Amino acid sequence: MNDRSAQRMAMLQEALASGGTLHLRDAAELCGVSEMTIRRDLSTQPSAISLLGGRLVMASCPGVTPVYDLTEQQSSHYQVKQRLCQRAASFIEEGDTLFIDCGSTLIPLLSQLSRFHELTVVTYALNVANAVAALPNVRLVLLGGLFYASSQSFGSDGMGAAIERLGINKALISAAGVDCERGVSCFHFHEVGPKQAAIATAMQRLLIVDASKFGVVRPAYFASLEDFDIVVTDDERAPGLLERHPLPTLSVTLA
Amino acid sequence: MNDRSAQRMAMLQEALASGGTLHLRDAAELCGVSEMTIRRDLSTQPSAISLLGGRLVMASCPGVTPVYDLTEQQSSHYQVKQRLCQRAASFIEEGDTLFIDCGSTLIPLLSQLSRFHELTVVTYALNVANAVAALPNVRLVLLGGLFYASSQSFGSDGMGAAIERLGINKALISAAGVDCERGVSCFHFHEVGPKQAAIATAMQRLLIVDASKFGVVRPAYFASLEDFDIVVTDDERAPGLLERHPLPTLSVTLA
DNA sequence: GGCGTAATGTTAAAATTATAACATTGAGTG
DNA sequence: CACTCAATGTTATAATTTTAACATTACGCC
Repeated sequence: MNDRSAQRMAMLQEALASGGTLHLRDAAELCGVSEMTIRRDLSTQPSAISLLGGRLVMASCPGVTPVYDLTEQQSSHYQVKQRLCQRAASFIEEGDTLFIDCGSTLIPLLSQLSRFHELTVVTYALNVANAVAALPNVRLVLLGGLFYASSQSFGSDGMGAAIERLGINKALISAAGVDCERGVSCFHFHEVGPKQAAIATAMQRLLIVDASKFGVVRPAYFASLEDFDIVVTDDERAPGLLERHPLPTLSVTLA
Repeated sequence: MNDRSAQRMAMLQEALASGGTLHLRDAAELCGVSEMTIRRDLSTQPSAISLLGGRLVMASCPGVTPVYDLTEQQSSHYQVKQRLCQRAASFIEEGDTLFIDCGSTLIPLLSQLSRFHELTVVTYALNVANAVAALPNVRLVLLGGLFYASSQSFGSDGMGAAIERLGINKALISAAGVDCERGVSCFHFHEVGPKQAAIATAMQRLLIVDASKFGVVRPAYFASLEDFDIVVTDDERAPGLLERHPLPTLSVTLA
């Protein structure tokens, strides 16, 4: 980790900032060093730039880890979330207006929306908006405001009211913590307004959480379990959930 | 362009939707075909997926052409825009609250914002928001609404009013057409409201346009040249501009 | 100035990926 | 049922990228 090395990385970072790729050959020329040096820089210094088949690429998309391998991802929590979302998607119907919550849980759901003819998605999360923007069949409504990087979402005073003015059919909510007695919680306070508004206005309310969230409490409560019509989760041992909330008041769906 | 081929592409698109890369080997296995077939699919069908050193990658970032080569880009209009933005950036000061217009013109500007200590960026464009979201030193305010894919931006009734409630320092506006007599125009009508509001409320108004826009008229007029304090452009022959608007009423800056 | 070390450059071999040519399969048609 | 053609698979070869080992340069220090 050299001083010049860092300088070169910064230079390349800037060159790649607006997206695209840069051939190792060109990168070397740009910095006035050999290709080997660029290689060493990249392998030595931790950065958002990675080398893919002789080309430098950067994940300029926020909320997305640089360039990771999907196969790795599938081994961690990704498969669980994908299963949850598959199940959650089965509740979606043609023409629905969906509220999609922020976080990473519901991201795999979005690619499944392409099989519908017409949908509307309402969200306040940048990563959700990005995924939906790529779908030509889905109308996207993004609720803006001040950006909170930690949750890749926006917050503003009037957001709750704005949500309630929309005709939201189904609210798909995720959470960072679910406690059967204390309720459902998330990390950030600015998420409380939109979540509650969506729950209040939607005709059907789904909570999508993987089993690791059960028994966990986070700083901001935003609902109790009874507020949801359907809970989609992946572990039948979700502690005490079925016993406390027998069907049909609360339908628990195991993905 | 086969039916099955399209199906495979959709499958891969889905797998890559949440970002990341997929090895050609894994993609072939996933689809149950040979690697060669995947290769052929990718080269035959137009899609957002591209093959980079044996790995499939997708530009999940909207507003960004799949995976293009920076060297190509630099040869076309990219260098011009980069120069324009460099010049435009010289007007930015520490602590500014900037309104950044939609379009591709101002994208190269955003990577230059990292050298400031503290800034606020107000925008209604998704691609701008994505670029800014990656900058830890810039506060981001996104004005939401219904998404218009063609301009990667949002539109809503109240947006103009919302903009005027913000303390915007400098408005950086781009345009699709500039005619010295008829005024400044853009393609989409939903852009008119935010642009006009930003011009109305900002303390300093910059128009950033490359020379190819001069003498061109687009469907939606939103301002006249006199509304701007500074015009940043790249061609001194920008027809009749200097003659009609001598300094200091309108300062024309050549990048 | 001579020495030592870190950074960089060069080269050759190994691994991987891309391309092209040809073989095989398989569904539709007369 | 044989024929045809498009789709897919296989193989060999070419091009490229990656890795490792070693040569060179540059800079600080005694």
